[in-house]
Amino acid sequence: MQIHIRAQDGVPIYLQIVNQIKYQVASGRLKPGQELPPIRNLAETLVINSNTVARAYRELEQAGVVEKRRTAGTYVTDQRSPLARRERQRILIERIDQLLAESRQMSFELDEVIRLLNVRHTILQKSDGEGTG
Amino acid sequence: MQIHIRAQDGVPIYLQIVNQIKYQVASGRLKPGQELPPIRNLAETLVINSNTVARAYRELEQAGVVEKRRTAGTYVTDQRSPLARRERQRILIERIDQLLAESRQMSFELDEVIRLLNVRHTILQKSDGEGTG
DNA sequence: TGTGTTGTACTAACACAATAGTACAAGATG
DNA sequence: CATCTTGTACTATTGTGTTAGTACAACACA
Repeated sequence: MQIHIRAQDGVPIYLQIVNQIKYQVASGRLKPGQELPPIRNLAETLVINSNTVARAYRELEQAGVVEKRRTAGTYVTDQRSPLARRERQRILIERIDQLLAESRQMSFELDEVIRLLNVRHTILQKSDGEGTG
Repeated sequence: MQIHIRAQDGVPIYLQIVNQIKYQVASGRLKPGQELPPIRNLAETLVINSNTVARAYRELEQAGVVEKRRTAGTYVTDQRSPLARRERQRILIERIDQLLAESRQMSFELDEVIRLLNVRHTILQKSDGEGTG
């Protein structure tokens, strides 16, 4: 499994791990049921403390991305399962509520928010595919 | 001007001030051109340090909600001005980009995000108007 | 031009989040 | 049952964000 840590980056190490694993699961590079490296291994590879990896795994479990089987390792959750989907939706709704609260504070109408959402989606998708094929 | 600070609340004092002033501007309770209390006054009223209020005002200026005229006080920006609108839109776009990035990580389609946005908007608006008339 | 009021700048104290160090608990495996 | 490997728990250290203390700079206004 490929993880890259940037010390300069203001983003906490454990979050960099979380994000990259999330991304790899979403993109299909990590598949359901696949085992993640043990905490100690990954920590050694990245030359960081085991506890930092442990924290990342804990967050990933909370987010429903992985499951831990106490002494038998950490595995990628099947994202297609209804339970996993429910969990992801719950998180998405939190974000959406935040966005709505903020746009209301800034006196934006729902229509405008949705319009911008479409615009940005198109733009981001375009600039996204350029490098990766 | 009415501001209420909760010490227990995990939210930093300066952010509580920012949020409440933003809200009062959005709701029309603070009108364009209206002068905010001087930093020292508000600090004394809330029994906090002047610097904390100064920081709140700085953030509000950054967000385009108020304008500071060096030694002449702090005033509510005219939100209807094109410049102010542009500024608010810039901030909204940042939030939207974050939401899109996250929903992509969680493998949600744009349609689903927009659908939930509509649903949550309806729900939040309903529970919102109940108390305020 | 002197005085008062405005926001600013710099530093310190404190709290908390992030990370590391180390010891522990529990199940797999022979 | 002994041992290895898994994740966990607790504590210490370090860095950063929040707040406070205090001194400063700039403009209004008499």
